[in-house]
Amino acid sequence: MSESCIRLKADIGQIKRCREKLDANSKSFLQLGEILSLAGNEVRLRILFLLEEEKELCPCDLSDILGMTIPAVSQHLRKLRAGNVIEARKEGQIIFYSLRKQHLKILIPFFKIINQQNMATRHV
Amino acid sequence: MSESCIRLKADIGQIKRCREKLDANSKSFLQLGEILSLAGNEVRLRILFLLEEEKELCPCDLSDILGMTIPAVSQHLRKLRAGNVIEARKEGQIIFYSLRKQHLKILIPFFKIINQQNMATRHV
DNA sequence: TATTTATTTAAGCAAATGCTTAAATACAAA
DNA sequence: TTTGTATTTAAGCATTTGCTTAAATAAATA
Repeated sequence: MSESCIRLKADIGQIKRCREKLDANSKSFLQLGEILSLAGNEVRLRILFLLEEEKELCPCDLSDILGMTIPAVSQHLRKLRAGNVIEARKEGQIIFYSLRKQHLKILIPFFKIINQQNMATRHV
Repeated sequence: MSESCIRLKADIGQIKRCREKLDANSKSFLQLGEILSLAGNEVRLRILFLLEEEKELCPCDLSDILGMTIPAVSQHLRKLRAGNVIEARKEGQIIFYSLRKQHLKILIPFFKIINQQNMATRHV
């Protein structure tokens, strides 16, 4: 691992402190990393944004809006659901998806950024 | 595309409105999506967190702290740099990486969440 | 009951990701 | 100028990702 650089200058205390910080937060990195990787896909980011704006949408609507296949949308929804970011409500044969409260704290800043950037570019 | 579901119930107005919102924000989705996908990798999330805490670190330190190969670290740093999330400062043969101000607004909430969760789990 | 509609699941595949090892660069010091 | 140190780059490879198409479920309707 650390065979290829020797460093007389390395701050041993700093290294140790950093390792401890990572250890103490390992769970956070796992959880937050998962949500960010879910939101870090443009299609899924669009889906999340749309769910925030419209409260709930079905796979069919999303397929229409995003201009992509229903199975493609469905597979993104499955991932978001597995990550507890969205939830499903069944009404007859239609399934409505919506954002879960649980992780909304992380997502809301993203929506703010998106809307702010839109405001910023609108009056150029 | 939308061949497989017909929907008598579809709200045409809603579909149109959603498409327009996506169009208006297409640049945001691209830019934010890129940063989120960068931060959505556990190793890179750790690197970003460490840079926030320590101001600057070299690949060699990061390799030591993260317990991974220098080339592996270097390739993550390259991605972060290409995304304008971090910048490099050269001091002799050592290269110090640090967070760029430009995208800090997006990252800071992440660091807060990480630190808050640590606080929350500490007194259980 | 048979058929249509909305959705999911599965299999297949090309592209992207993230590591490994080895070679190349850049700077420092002997 | 030669040697050593820090870093990057490149090539190779296994895994993951995200689509496609086709088949399977589930509910509504004829």
